[in-house]
Amino acid sequence: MPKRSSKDVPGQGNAKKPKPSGHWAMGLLNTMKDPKYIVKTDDLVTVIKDVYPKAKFHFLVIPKEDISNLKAVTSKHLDLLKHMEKVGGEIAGENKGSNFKIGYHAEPSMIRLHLHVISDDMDSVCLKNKKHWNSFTTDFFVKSEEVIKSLEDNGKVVLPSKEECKKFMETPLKCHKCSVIPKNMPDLKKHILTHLEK
DNA sequence: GTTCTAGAAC
DNA sequence: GTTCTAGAAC
Repeated sequence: MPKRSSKDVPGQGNAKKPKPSGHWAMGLLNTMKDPKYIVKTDDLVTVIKDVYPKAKFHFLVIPKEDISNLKAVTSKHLDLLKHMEKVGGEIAGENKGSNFKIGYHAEPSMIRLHLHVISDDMDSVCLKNKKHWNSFTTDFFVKSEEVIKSLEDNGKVVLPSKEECKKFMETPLKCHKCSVIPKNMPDLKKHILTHLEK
């Protein structure tokens, strides 16, 4: 039996309703139109800077086609996903001196498929809590190449379950570059500075 | 996604 | 008393 949510509206069957355009989950669609954040575009994608970057460099490659998330991705999108990864690799290549990770969040908060292209320093004032950290340093972060492989092998994108995602987010803090276990977020943020190039 | 803040942790 | 985390936001 499905759990009843406080958002359920009696007598309306609780069909999926589109979110109002002012809702925070629609934020990416607005940012895509803001020249201040647009890095580049082509026929298929828009590349923007993340409004709240979680590292020194943090870009998002977003398809112009209205694809809400990975669950809506099918084999017909294979070429698009390959193109997104290629564009992401190009953006990364334009910022030599940093190593990049290119992938998707298993359970994104924002509407519209978006590929993260993020430098691995994780040094940013916007990275504030455990959820931020674990969303990029555990398997909650699914590499683009794995998403593409999954689509090729299975005809759809196989993702971690809701329970697995919850476990990823509850993973104790750990440095992504060494074996250090920080005691809390401020400690972790200080520690990662020791891995920066001098 | 972020902001705010109560109460836990120190 | 201050720092830090984690859950609500109508």
